[in-house]
Parts: sequence; structure tokens; C-alpha cells
Amino acid sequence: MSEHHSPRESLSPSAPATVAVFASPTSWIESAALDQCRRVAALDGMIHVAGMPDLHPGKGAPIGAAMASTVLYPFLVGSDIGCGIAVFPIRLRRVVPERLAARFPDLDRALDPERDADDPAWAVVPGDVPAGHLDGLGTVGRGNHFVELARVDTVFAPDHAQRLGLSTGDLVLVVHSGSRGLGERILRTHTEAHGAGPAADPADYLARHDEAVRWGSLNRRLLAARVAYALGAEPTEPVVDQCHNLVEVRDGVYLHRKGAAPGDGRDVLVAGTRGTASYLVAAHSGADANHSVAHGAGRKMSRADALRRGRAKHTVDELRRTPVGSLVVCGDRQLLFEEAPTAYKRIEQVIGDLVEHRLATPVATTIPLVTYKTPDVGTAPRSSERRDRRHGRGRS
DNA sequence: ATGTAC
Repeated sequence: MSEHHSPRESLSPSAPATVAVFASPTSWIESAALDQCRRVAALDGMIHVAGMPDLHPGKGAPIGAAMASTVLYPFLVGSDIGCGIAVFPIRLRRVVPERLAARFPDLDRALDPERDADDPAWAVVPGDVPAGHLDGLGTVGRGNHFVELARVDTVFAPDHAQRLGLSTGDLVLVVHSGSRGLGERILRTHTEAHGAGPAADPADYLARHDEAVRWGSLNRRLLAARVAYALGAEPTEPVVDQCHNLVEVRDGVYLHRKGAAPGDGRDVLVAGTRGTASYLVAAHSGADANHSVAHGAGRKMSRADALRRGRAKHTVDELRRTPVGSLVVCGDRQLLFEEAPTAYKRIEQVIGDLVEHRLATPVATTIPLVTYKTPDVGTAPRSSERRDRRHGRGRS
């Protein structure tokens, strides 16, 4: 709808940017997030800010937003450059969630090139690791990151799903993770010199940023391979792998995505919560939405609120065994409350908003079976892993 | 979401 003059041709100093939020009136959006959108819109060089239906306040910049500007602002991407969600088909003979949950490897422990030299997961690393960054390789991280074994449930677009090799009942691994320490270091290096200001040398920032994006994608493959082997399956190529924290040069300007997945024709998994479905969608938003879609359900509560209210509302047991019958592996109780399904918006509302605004078309849902966040404590879940290693199982 | 300082 709004006309976007090519800023490189613009003679006048930047006019105020437009802001568009793609949520229906019944979708509650925190006012702090809208304030952040307006503040971003006032930045030098900003052209258009698009808020997705999962919009919520972030640290400085809104999460669930796509922001187009003639000026490159690293803080609008944040520290987890390259964070994204990938979907890997997986074949398992027997699906007993309790048994499978116990077999997940320790994804807080990085793969070490020497100590883990014979780990078959390394086979997914094609050559040199981006930026030579080995720290944290193969780890999932914290916050909203997870590796989930899920089952394809409702298929809305059978032909589309079939092209992806998916149909009802199929199993997938959904991996949500980013660039771990690498992206954090890239943003910190910038921030120490320039704070929330523009990249002084955009080409230099972009070169580092691109490495973090490649690292994030590689790490999702490594995570899926580690888990696949641990569950007794072969690793597969992802059928979906989209990054929702990055900046791309599009139509000659910098398009910053912060918690916003591409909406340019590719398929995207919009993550639900650890207790509700996720939606695989065909994403096809236009210029008004800055060619982006939502990346998940979106928080409706801050982590602090979720912790405080969750402790009064939920037991640990009901968070570890969800309403859809899935298991959550999370030895960190605080994180378990922060990530409670009730701390997020309803995914159906978010998807409904995407559909209503013609930003995406649902292809299929996935229902969680086991969501892994961080190792369980107080049990001995590693015993099966040790037994497998001793007997040489799960190796190529 | 992160590494690091408290």
C-alpha cells in the first residue's frame, strides 16, 4: 500500500517511516512493543516497520518485526544472529516418548573436534566451520531454543506437504537454535564502539553476520544429526530451514528481521509452544509486511512474569508432561516456567492473523512428542547413551 | 539469548 521511494534516490532527509502491524484487533499486542516499533521508525534512514502477529517487546528492539532502512543497525538484529528453525524428517521404529526422551544426548555439551573426533554427526560439516568458531558447536542454547521430536498431524495442503515429503503421521525433528557465542561476540564488538548506532563499516559487519548465519544453519544440522543418531536414526537434510534474526539487502536497502521469518515464497515453520502444535506454512507476504511472517506464537508475558505467575499456576510435573501428551526435557526449573505454554499467545491466533492478512497459507501442523531444552537433573538419563557408545551403536 | 559478573 505505502509507496517506498528508493532511498538512494531520495533527496530529502529521511521522512518518518511507516509502521504496519499485521494483527487483528482481537490479537493483543503489548503497548511496549508498539512503542518500540515507533521508536525504530524514528531512526535515521528507516523506511518501513512491519510488526508480525507475534510482536512483543525485546531488549531495545521489538521481537516479531521486519524493519527496512537505508542504514544498517546491528542492534535491530540482536545478538543471536542467524537464529532460525529447521525441520528434519526422521524415521523411527518404535515411538515411546518416555524412552526417546531419555536417549537425547547432552546438548549443553559442545562437540569437541578432538575428544569427539569419531562422532558421526561431524559428517554434516562440509568443510571449515564458519569463522573457525568451534566453541559451542552442537549445543542448543537456552531461552526459547529447543530440539523437538514431533509428528505431522493435520495436513491442510496435501500436494504441498507431499512435495516436502511429508504426510500425516510422519516424524520430524524441529530445531530452533542460533549462532550461540559467535553472534553475541559480533554484536558486542559493534556495540562497544558504536552502541545502538549504525554499522560503521556495513560490508565488514555483513561479512561477519553472514558467517554467523551460516554457523547457525550448520549448527541446526549438527543438532539434528546428534539427536538422530542418539535416537537410532540416520541424519537427513532439512526440508525447511529459515532464519528469523538477520539482515538482508533487498531492493537496495537493509531489511532487518528480528523474530520474523522470510515471507518471500519459502516455507517456514512457525513454532507453537512446548505443549501446542506448530504450523508449517507457505509464506508469501508482500512489501507491506516487509516480505516477512511471524516466527512463533510470541510471548505474551515477560520471562519474569511467566516465572512469578507460573509458580502459582503450574506444577513442574504438568509442565514436563503437556496437554498434548508430549514430554519436556528441561532440568532447569526456572526455564520450564519461563517457557510455559501459557506464557505465549495462542498459535492459532497468530496463524489466523497471518492467513487473514494473506501473509501465509498453512501446509501442516506438527504435534510435539518430546521437546528437549536442557539436560534433566536428578536422574541418570545418560546411561542409555553410554551403553550405545560402548556397543558401537548409532555410528556409521 | 547470551557470556559474564555478581
